[in-house]
Amino acid sequence: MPRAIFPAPDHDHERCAHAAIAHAEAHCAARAQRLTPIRRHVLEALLASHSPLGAYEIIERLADKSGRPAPITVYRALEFLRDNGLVHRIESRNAFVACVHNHSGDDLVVFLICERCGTVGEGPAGAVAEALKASSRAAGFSPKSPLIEIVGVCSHCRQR
Amino acid sequence: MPRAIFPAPDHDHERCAHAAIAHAEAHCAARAQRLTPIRRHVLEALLASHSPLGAYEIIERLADKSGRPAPITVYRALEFLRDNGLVHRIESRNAFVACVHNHSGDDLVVFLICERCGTVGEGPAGAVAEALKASSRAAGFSPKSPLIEIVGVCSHCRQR
DNA sequence: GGTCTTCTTGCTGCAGTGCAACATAAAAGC
DNA sequence: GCTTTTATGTTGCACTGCAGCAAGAAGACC
Repeated sequence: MPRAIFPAPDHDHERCAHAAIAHAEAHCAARAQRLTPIRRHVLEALLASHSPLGAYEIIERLADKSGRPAPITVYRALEFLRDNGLVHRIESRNAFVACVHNHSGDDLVVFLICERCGTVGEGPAGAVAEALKASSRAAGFSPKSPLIEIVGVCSHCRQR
Repeated sequence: MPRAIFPAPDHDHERCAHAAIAHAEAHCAARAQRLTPIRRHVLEALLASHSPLGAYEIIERLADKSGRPAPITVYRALEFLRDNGLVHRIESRNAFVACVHNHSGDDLVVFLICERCGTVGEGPAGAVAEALKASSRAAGFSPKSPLIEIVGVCSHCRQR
């Protein structure tokens, strides 16, 4: 697992979010997928922070823009974004975060969830993934999509 | 991760379940905790298989015994059982499984979820856990309770 | 342009999840 | 017995997530 998984609270988030949007546009264009206004709005809402948002929180934040969307609308947008690897679901919280790492779809990702500030860091877990796959295969199990979520305290919160 | 994580479909489940109940009784007695009828019923419902059950499925299965319990009743029993390490929650499914490994509370556990038969295998993940902790600490993160759930195909289902 | 197909969104409704707040009953401690 | 703690029952509600159908928008093709 590499260095700067965890976004510093004072990082240039403006740029960070714009880069993610740009990446999403490019990604969708390349696949002939449509990044419609609703989908973009949902992604933007998630990109407003690195904390996971519940579906109904997203609805809340979109309520201003173009009228309050129905839950199903947001869920469909989320489904699209997840299918395209632009958004991840944090299972242990029933919530979603924007992906800012443009990793390839199949990579195992580890989510580090700070219990204080709520920020979610995301990083590849190469060695861990391999160990995990190897040992689960040893148990006769064919792993498909490992899910790893760790709750703890991030470096920035610990310094206080 | 060790050998027989995954319960064979033809294992002596009767004995398996009884052992778990006996362990639960001993465990509660040792801690002066009360394994009340409701709690026991919930545990028994979960022990009826190695597949996770949703809270409302549990309600369904308890409906006969002593009248249909209210959701909150089941949730409270589940909370008790989880606090005592007798039941685990499968986050990715919003469901619960009985623990049959009487491991100590803090051990990292890996859940192997078979997408065909639904059985959940559970095993300690010593090496993986250490790798995970080490590398997340390297990212400045103080991990508390890693959660690992892997969907795949179990050895018994693959043989078909 | 017109038509057809496909994709997206809107709408209604509903089942499952999870718990707060308060009232009551049961067990444990003295 | 009485008090305190602990467990259960009841009501109610907010959140999660999606099915099924209808309407609209975008692309493809002639």
